[in-house]
Amino acid sequence: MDMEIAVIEQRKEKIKILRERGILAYPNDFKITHHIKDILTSYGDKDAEDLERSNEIFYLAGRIMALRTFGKAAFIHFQDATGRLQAYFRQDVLGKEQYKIFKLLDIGDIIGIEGRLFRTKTGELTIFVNSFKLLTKSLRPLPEKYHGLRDIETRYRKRYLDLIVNQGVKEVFLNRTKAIHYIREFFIERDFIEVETPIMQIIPGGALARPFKTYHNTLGISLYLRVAPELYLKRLLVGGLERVFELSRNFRNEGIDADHNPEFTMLEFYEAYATYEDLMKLTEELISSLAKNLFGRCKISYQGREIDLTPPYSRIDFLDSLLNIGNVPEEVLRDKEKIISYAQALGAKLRPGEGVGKALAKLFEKTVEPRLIQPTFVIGYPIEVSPLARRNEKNPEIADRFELFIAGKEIANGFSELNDPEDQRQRLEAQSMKKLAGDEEAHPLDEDFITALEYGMPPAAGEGIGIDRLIMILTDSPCIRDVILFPLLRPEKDETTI
RNA sequence: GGGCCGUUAGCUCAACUGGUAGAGCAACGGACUCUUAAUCCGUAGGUUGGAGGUUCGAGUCCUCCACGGCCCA
Repeated sequence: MDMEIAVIEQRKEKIKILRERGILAYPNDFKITHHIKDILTSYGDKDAEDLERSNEIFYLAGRIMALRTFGKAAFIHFQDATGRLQAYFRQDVLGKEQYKIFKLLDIGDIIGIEGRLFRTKTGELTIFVNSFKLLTKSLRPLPEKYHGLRDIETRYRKRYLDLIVNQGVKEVFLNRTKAIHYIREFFIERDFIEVETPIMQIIPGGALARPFKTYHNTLGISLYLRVAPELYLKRLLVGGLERVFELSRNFRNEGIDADHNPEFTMLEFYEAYATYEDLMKLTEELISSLAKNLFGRCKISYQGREIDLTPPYSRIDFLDSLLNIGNVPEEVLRDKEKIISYAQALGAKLRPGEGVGKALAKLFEKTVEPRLIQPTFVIGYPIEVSPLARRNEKNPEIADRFELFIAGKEIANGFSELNDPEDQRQRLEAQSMKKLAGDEEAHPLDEDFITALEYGMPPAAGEGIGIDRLIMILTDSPCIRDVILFPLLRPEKDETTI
């Protein structure tokens, strides 16, 4: 700590010296003509003579990342949002006074540079500095140049340092941005309209999950952060918007692990007159074209395993998967009592009100899910765990629903929508009973939603895709916190200074 | 919630069974006009996450706490 304070003091002293020479530490009057990436793409393959001849002047700006000074000359590496470039400073070019000022610069400072390009003896494209300007003085020492910032906790807490210092982190988030942009385009092209529905909700529906609770002072009412936008998007189907999507944050009051952050990004979309079968096709198209758009191919590597996102994805029945992938004995699956005791024997805890459907879902999570490495649609989910999905016409015990798994993770959940208001009421009433029995994740009964259905919602199918998990797979990230810029962490000390 | 592991200089890491806390980078001073983990000489930098305890003596052993990681639930 003393060391850091000493550095800060030294640098403040440098600012003082600069001020005495009439130089500001934080000016904002430098305009750039190029980014480093422009330079690298336009001049990366030009040889020394070409560069000599062109003699073009460039104005660049960036943060000093490495500093190698000699008596009367110096090399630095500096980086901007787009890349990293070497710059060459010479006393005989800058003059003694300017060179003295250069010597007051530190790693971490942001500077503007004016100069022309050349190649060094070793062939590295370098900007020969004619003049420079300090743009921002950095007071704190950056993490080490070679090993970077390794400490996982610090990387999450001080993501700005992680972004400055660790190559690859920026790339993950740029890919995240590109993916989200692509997804928007994908749906807009298919005549879906993007909508925004309430994040603060009176009745938190649309998923089986515990919500965060908050309070509106003026209205004097409790509100919940949404666990899903589903019920509002379906109201829009009732309203005649036939294709809608929403891409934004959901909040679930549950534990944190490699695949869960309390706030996460979800894509939900609804299409009138489509079925869950249509959406499986659409999902294959979305994910495979997304991979192609980002990487130019459908085969990707995730944590050392090759994953092929080329359609079609395999489809497996829920119960078959328990039998054949999860190795659950057939006689267990035939007997409701045995299903429950078998699930409990495997360590699944069933809460009050949770029945066979939930036991099956937990069995699936334990025995099947981690084994679904290649993209796989699981279909034929029990009705009990699908209170908003359309009942299968041949088998009323199962829903017309699928979930998509990749790399052992649940990525998407879609179904033909239940639009029979009476069936919906009965199912939500059954959920309410569970809630009364103590199941905190049971779905609440939203009367206005039922009312909307009573006006008539067109037959439709809808789906949710977990964007963070999809990005994890696409960027080969082992943990959801690696694809969320500021993941939730417990405060270090008492950070609450409200 | 349970188990295991981690927390040492700004950063990355050392310190055998308890015996004076070290190195590299970064910093500071000096030399150096094509370096790139620049090099060379020198200097400074620590309440070993926090609080107790055992001991002549604790970074190291014990207890509790905080934060994080992994696994399980």
